[in-house]
Amino acid sequence: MAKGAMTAAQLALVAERFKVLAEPVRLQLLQALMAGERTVGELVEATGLSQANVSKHLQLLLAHELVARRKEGLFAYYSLADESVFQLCDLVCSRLERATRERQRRLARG
Amino acid sequence: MAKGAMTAAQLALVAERFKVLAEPVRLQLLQALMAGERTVGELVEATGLSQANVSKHLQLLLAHELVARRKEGLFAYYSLADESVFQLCDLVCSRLERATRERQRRLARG
DNA sequence: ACGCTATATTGCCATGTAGTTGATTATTGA
DNA sequence: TCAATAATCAACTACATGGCAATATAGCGT
Repeated sequence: MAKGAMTAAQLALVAERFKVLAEPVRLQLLQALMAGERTVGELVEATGLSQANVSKHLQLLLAHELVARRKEGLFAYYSLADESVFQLCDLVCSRLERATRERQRRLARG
Repeated sequence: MAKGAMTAAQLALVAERFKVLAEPVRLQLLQALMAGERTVGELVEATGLSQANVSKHLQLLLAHELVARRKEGLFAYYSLADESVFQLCDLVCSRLERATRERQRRLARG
């Protein structure tokens, strides 16, 4: 990665990737896949979302190569295709936790 | 970070953070601040965006504590308040580059 | 061929938000 | 106090997209 400036095109690509991840439902699906590959039906059951909704989100994740698809008979098995997603989540999560801690500390002091 | 499952609330927070970053203009503003604090006017000039537009995006970044604000006379000086953003961008960027490389290699082979 | 099941797709509606324009609030200097 | 500049706010339009309902597609068994 260039330490200096990213081009507008690069920024657009990065923003696009962030946008894919900026949806709780999609994060939920990715998380559900952490345990291994799952069929659409299993993901529907795991998340409580409608089948059409799950399918649509999976299409988007697939288009961005965040998941992979394997068809077998009637079933479509989805699996993770990009482990880096969880590094991103961890980074955000730990940063949010730190912010919360500091907010509380500030509150405690006055 | 918990290795296991994140709660729905945690996922929502993480998704919200991603959403803030899922806008090229905001990434551009953050990048412009890498060199040091800047006034709104300077950011307007650096980005070519309208002043109102820049100001609105800065408000959002400020609300999410990605930037800090210092008022001095007529000017409002904005600066970075969360360096982790660039770690996120770097992760995404390197992942995208790798994907592009692999795509090209696949294309070359057939 | 037919029905049955799993998945995908399409059309629609509601919501969210980026961007513009115009008004409004500070702050400085004359 | 008045004018000029910097920044924010408010109202609006245009567009993208999440979710639902209904329909379509595809593979299996009979």
